[in-house]
Amino acid sequence: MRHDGRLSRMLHVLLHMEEQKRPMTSDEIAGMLGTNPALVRRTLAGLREGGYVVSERGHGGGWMLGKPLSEMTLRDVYDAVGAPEIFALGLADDQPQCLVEQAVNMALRQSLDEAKALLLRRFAEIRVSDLRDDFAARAAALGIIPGMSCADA
Amino acid sequence: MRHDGRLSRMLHVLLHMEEQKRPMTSDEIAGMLGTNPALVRRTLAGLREGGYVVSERGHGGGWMLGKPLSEMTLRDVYDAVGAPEIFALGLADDQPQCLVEQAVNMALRQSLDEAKALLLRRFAEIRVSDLRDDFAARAAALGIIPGMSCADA
DNA sequence: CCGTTTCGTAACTTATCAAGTTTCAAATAA
DNA sequence: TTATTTGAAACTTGATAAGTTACGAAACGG
Repeated sequence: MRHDGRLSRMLHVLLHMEEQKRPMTSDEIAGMLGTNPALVRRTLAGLREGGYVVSERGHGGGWMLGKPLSEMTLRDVYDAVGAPEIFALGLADDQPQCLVEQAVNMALRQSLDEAKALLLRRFAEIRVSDLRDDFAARAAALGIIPGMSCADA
Repeated sequence: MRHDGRLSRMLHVLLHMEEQKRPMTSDEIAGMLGTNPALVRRTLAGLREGGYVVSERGHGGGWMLGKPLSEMTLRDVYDAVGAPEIFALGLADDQPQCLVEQAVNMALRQSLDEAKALLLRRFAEIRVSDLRDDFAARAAALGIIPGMSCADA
């Protein structure tokens, strides 16, 4: 099955965005993610609606944080990118009136719902700034000076 | 993302299989699932390897349980259908050497792993026969006589 | 033996949707 | 006005479970 990498990618972008004082263009970000600017704009649009980033058009424009990383949880970002389907496992719906299928789906749904609740609870506990802190700690342990660049733009 | 309905479907099949004394043909099962026999054979092949079902060729052949439903857990069936990918959420791997991406993925992976562990633990706790029992209880509550047919073949 | 049933399996097509792409209009600043 | 940059629509691509087609092999009945 195909994977949905929007949450992962947007977190990556947010962390890099924090270091930059100036706005980052969709082009720069696309280069960072190995993709193209239209996709970046499409995905960041969701974050803009939540106020997590702001965008400006024209010369000198681009994307900047709309609030501190300490005020966003992974859950917030997950919701902002459209709360994508979490599971690749699905329930059959071939025979909706079949009591057997209903029993199977009910049991599976219960387990899946528990797992989903746990996951979203964890996401809600983690601030995006925690990732930055973890990163900084690991970088320090490796003896790496700050400036956490990618194969940056 | 596409859903993987193999676990759900095979549980459905196993429960129906228990009621039948005679072998069920791939054709019958396909009719029950609203699909075709080749797909049924392909998917049941995994269950056969685990000994959960047995197949016989030729006239009067088909598929039958290889062991009682009380000796199979949802986890067993999940593994038997190939332990499909559980999550639709994926981790980016565009910049594997980027410490930021690593920090993001590490955090996401930890939460996903916890959720996966919980799910598989639940699956391991539920016997396939429990589903049949739940079903029977619900059917009784609804005043339905046994014989838990689908839009059966 | 022969014909029918049924599984075994390989090879191919389809459906789905995030990802990727192309393109142009609109807005902003120099 | 010209270059830059987002906004957004419309389209193609890629991955893969599902679905399909086809045929060989095995088992049984007559």
